[in-house]
Amino acid sequence: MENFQIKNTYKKARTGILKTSHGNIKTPNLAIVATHGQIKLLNKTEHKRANPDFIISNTFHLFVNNKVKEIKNAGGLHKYFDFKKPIMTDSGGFQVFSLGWGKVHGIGKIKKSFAINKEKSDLKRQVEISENGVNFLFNKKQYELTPEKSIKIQKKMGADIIFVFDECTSPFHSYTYNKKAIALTHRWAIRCLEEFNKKRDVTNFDQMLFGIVQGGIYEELRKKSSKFIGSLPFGGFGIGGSFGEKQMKQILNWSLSGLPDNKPRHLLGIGKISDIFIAVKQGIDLFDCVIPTREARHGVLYTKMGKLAIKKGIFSKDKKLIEKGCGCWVCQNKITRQEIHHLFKKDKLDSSRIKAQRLAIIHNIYFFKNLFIEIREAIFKKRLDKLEKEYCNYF
RNA sequence: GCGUGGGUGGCGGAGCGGUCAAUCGCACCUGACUGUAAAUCAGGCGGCUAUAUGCCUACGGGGGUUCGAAUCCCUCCCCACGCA
Repeated sequence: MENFQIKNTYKKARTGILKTSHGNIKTPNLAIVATHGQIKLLNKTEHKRANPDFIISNTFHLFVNNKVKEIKNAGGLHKYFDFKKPIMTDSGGFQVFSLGWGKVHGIGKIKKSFAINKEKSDLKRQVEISENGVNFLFNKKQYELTPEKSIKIQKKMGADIIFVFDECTSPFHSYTYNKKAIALTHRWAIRCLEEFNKKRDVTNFDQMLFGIVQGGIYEELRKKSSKFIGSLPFGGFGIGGSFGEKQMKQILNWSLSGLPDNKPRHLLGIGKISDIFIAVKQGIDLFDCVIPTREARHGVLYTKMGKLAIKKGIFSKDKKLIEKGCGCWVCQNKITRQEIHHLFKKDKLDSSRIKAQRLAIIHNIYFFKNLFIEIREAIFKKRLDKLEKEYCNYF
C-alpha cells in the first residue's frame, strides 16, 4: 500500500519513487505547470517532444473556464488531454492569494522588497474569505470555492495527486493574521479529507490527497501547522505560502519538522535553481513551478552556464546550439540560437514568435528534467553539495 | 528641362511658428518573472554631466523673416513619381 519509497539519502536530502496510477515519479522532481490542462502554447506533438515527467493543472482555472464537466465526461484529465503520465491538480488555494492579497499588495509568491506597492494597495480586494470558503471575483464574474467543492472538482478531473484547499497568505500578513489563517486552513484540511474519503467519482484509479502546511514566516505557526497537518492521513504534504527570498531554508526546516519522513513532500510553486538546491537539501521531494515555461515564453533559455536572453542582439548571428550536447528535441534537431532569436523578434508575425516560444519551452523542460536527473544522481553519489556549487556559479 | 510631392534621431514615421531633444512603431540596451490574472511587465535609448524645471549640438546645406522656426520665405543640393 505504501506508494512512496525512499531509495537513497544524503544528509537530509533523499531520492525516492512515488507510485501513481499513471506511472512512477522519481524524486526529487519537478512538475511542469499546465494550468489549463496543457502546457501553454504547446500542441500534442510538441507536448510529446517536451515530454515532461509529470504536470500540474489548476482547479480554479479549469473551473472558471467551465472545463470540469467536459473533462469528467471524457473520463478525466488523462483522457481529455491524452496525457499518460502522472498529473497533479492544485486546489485553487494559491488563487486565494494571487488574485486576492497578492494583487492588493502588488507582489507575487516571493517577496522582494519591504514596501507594499502603494498604487495597487488601493485596489479593492477581489477575493472574500469566510469560514465556509472563498468568493472570487474573476473576469467580472463571481465564483465560489469551498474545501468540499475543490475536492469534488478534483475528484471529477481525476488527477493522480490532488491538493487540499488552503488559504495562502501574503508575506505582508501579520502573525495574528497568519494564526487565524492556519486555523482556518487546518479546519479546511479536515473537511477536504472527509470529502476525499467519500465514494469515488469518475476515476477508476486511486488518487492521493496532499495536505498543505502554512504559517507564513512565523516559526511557531509553521511548526504548529506542520505537526497538525502531518498528523492527518494524507498521502503526502505540500509546503505552501509566500515568503521572503532569504527565508527559504528556515521556513522549510520549520515546515517539515512535524511531517512523517516516509511520505513525499512537495514544495509548492518553487523553482529557482538556487532555491531548488536549498529545498532538496532540506528534504523536499517534489516541486512545481512556472519558471521553465514562463521564462521560455519570455525568451529565456536555460543552459548549465546560465540563462540566455535569446532576444538580445548578440544572438542574432550566433550559430551555436542553445547548449552543446543537450539532448532536447531542439538541440538534437540542430536548431541554432540565431534561428530562435530571429523567430522571436516582434516584427515577425505572431506565428513566428510562437514557434520560438515553443522551441524555448521544449528546451527548458528538458533542461529541468536533466537538472533533476543530476540531482538524484548526486544524492546517490553523495555529491549534492558539489553539484550545487557547480550550478550556483551560474544561477 | 518642366510639374508635383518629399528630405526629421540606427530605420520607419508624427509634428507644420512657441509648451520640441522632438508623439509613436521597430531595432537596440538594462532589469524582472518562484502552487500562471501576465505568449508578459518595468526602465533606458542625440552628446555632456551633479541624471536635472541643467548645458551643448540638432529636424538635407546656406541665407532670410520673427521676440521666437523642424514648422514661413529665398536659394542650392538630393530623392520619388508624372510629363517632355
